[in-house]
Amino acid sequence: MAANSQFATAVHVLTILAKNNKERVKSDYIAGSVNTNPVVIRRLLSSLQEANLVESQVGVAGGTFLAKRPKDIRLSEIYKAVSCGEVFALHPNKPDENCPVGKNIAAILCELQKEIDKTVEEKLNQYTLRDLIEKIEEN
Amino acid sequence: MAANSQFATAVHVLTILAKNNKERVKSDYIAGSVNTNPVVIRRLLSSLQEANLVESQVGVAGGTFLAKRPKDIRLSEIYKAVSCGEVFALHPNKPDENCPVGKNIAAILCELQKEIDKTVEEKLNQYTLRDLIEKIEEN
DNA sequence: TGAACTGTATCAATAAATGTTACAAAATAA
DNA sequence: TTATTTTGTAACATTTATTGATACAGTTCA
Repeated sequence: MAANSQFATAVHVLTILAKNNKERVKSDYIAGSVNTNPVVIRRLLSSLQEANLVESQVGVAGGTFLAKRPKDIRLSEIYKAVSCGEVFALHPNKPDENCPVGKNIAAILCELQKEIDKTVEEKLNQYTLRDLIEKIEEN
Repeated sequence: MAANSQFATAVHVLTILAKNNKERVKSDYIAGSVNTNPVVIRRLLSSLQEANLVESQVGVAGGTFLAKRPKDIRLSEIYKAVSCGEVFALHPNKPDENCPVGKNIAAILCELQKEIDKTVEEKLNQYTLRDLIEKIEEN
């Protein structure tokens, strides 16, 4: 499949919204910057709205704007809003129950998976959207 | 696509090899425990062999065994041997160069991506295969 | 009332991963 | 030396996650 790039796209979209302050931005405009279809953007905005990161207005002169200030949006919130949150996947098939290893490995891997995911989340929690915007402006 | 479960499978496979000490284990047997096709296992073993984690012998009475002791195999080595090593993907399409955000976002995201990947690797470096095996035996 | 939006359902296209088949090459044992 | 067993790998099929596209109902506002 295509690799999941929703987190990267979400950061891009939120940065655009931040730059436009409290103005309503149209999905068409955002799609132009991201270079994709407006529906893809609206779908993503839907997830971000559910996480209370953005607000949208329908109708003429509608569009989307940030629901919080960039300094109050942590990257971990963005990550949680759009990802399934798993760094590596578990086996697609159930291991053989008759094998002593197969029988017990799944639980151990699941535990490890959670620990790694938590590590990523903690790291992303150290940055806010404002931190990223400042880096962009340094260029 | 199907989610990449190679790391989880690799850990499973290496645990089986560890349990069988220095005996040669056949891909058919491993495939039984993992519940997949032997060729999938041989393909994975090929990557692990390249990373010097296992050795294989072809022919009658052939099979695979660990190239190092479990306490000398760090989970980070396994991860590097089988993954592309990216927690989240960048945009599939190139952002619009005319947009001030689109123009600069890729570099920032790439930097962030590397930092997150490094965080995961460091965490996985804290554990050895033996640590996992001990956990399994506690059950 | 008409125009310009979002929201969302549905389907098509793409791409990555796994699963399968086939067979050459190697090792061993009889 | 021949038959057997096993790895290694190429080639292709299948599955599934993601993105992209089309269509249209529902809102808002002039």
